[in-house]
Amino acid sequence: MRILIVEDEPTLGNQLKTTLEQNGYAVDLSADGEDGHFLGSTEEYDAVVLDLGLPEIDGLTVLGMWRREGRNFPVLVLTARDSWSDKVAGLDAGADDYLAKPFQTEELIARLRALIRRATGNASSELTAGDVRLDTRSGRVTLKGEPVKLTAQEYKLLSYLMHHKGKVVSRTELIEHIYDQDFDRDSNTIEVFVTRIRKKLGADVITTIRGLGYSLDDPADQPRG
Amino acid sequence: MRILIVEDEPTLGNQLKTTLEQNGYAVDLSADGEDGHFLGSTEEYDAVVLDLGLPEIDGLTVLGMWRREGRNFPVLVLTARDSWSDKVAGLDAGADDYLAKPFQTEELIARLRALIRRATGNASSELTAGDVRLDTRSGRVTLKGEPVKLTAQEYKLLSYLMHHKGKVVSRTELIEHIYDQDFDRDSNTIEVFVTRIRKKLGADVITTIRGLGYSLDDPADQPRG
DNA sequence: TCTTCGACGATCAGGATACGCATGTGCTCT
DNA sequence: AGAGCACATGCGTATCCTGATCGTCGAAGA
Repeated sequence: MRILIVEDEPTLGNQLKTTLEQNGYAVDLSADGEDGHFLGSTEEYDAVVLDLGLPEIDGLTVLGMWRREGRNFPVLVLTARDSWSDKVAGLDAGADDYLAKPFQTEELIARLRALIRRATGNASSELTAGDVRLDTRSGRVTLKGEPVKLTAQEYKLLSYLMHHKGKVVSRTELIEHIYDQDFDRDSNTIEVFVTRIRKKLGADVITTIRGLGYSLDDPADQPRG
Repeated sequence: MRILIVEDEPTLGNQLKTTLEQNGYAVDLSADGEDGHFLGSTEEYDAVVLDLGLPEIDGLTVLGMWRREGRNFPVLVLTARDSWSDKVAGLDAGADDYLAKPFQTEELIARLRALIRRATGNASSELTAGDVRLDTRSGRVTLKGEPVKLTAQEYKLLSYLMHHKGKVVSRTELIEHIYDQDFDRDSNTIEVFVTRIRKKLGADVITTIRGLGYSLDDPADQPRG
């Protein structure tokens, strides 16, 4: 985990840097807003500790610039000011947390832990196979980046296959997982939807294994022969 | 957005509930740890306000139980105690933010906004999708710069969709996050409000995915995945 | 190796239906 | 009184299932 500290007061800055490094973080230290902004814009950080009272450029301005550039690493704001209106301004400017000086370094560490946990906790549940990409969180399917419109049943079928990528899935297994309890098993709906999916995503995404079922393979997983 | 308040002091609890409801949140109020834990485990909340000093079960214990159950809604912890060691304990137990009593309700609102903003992956308090712009701070909505008047429910619905831009949101998910606990889930209110919003903002802002739900897409996000 | 035949899978189209949309009505809270 | 809301009803249609037909694979025999 990599942290950027933007703090103009050398004593505090170096103390923070040392403490964070002892806690296993990689730390960059910047002493003014301009330099800090440049670092935050060009390097990859997991979190930023930002002092509001900076020379040259104000901390809130730097924060606003980052957010407008699309940088969305978690930012913890430090300030000597203690009025709640300043806190509100900071939070609304895009800060994720706030800490008033003076503070215990233990609290800073704990807050950083919480911020990073939250930022990385949103692991995107994306399934891919070849050019096909399925996002289970958003319920979206794309082919070579282009969004593809699937109906509910088509989506369910594809989703199950992608969750069991590389495995041969029998038709009864598909029926059991796509439909609820009572469903007439003597019908060819599965084949129908396989056909439709193939039409939308290409014939080669789903492989037929005669007498056994279907299988969805990722070309990337096949050590070609 | 739906909030759970766990606060044993009735005066403060009801005051918070009222204030949050006036700010457009659906709010459930629980007076003790056991009940609060049950609600947080079974219902869908976008954020939780948790008082540490509770009868029956301690707030930190409740928080720990939630996290062990895999519940990861943002939690804002309230406490009368002001020592930093308690803050650290709270944050390490899985809290996302901390507020010491007494506090300004404005600050609570601002912090909740920030928590929800981060939890849904949005860096700015201004949400945009195509020509539609929604400012969570002022509660204003504009279409091509022109202000649009939305009713409370219309705003809640649109706000939730914009917080989850690009994701397919089911009708039950919408109901769970827009209304509080006691609400008859068998009605078509969601469809009605979707219709109303489309009339005011244009038919193409909200896409229907049959059998799955609704989705709000930003044309600017379409090129490439 | 080639041919043939049976079995399984793929495809197509029509009807049934569940789904979502729009409008209307009365209730509730300002 | 008015606005906003929940809820009910009727309508149009996308989606789904069904059944029939067509296509394809593979084993077995010549």
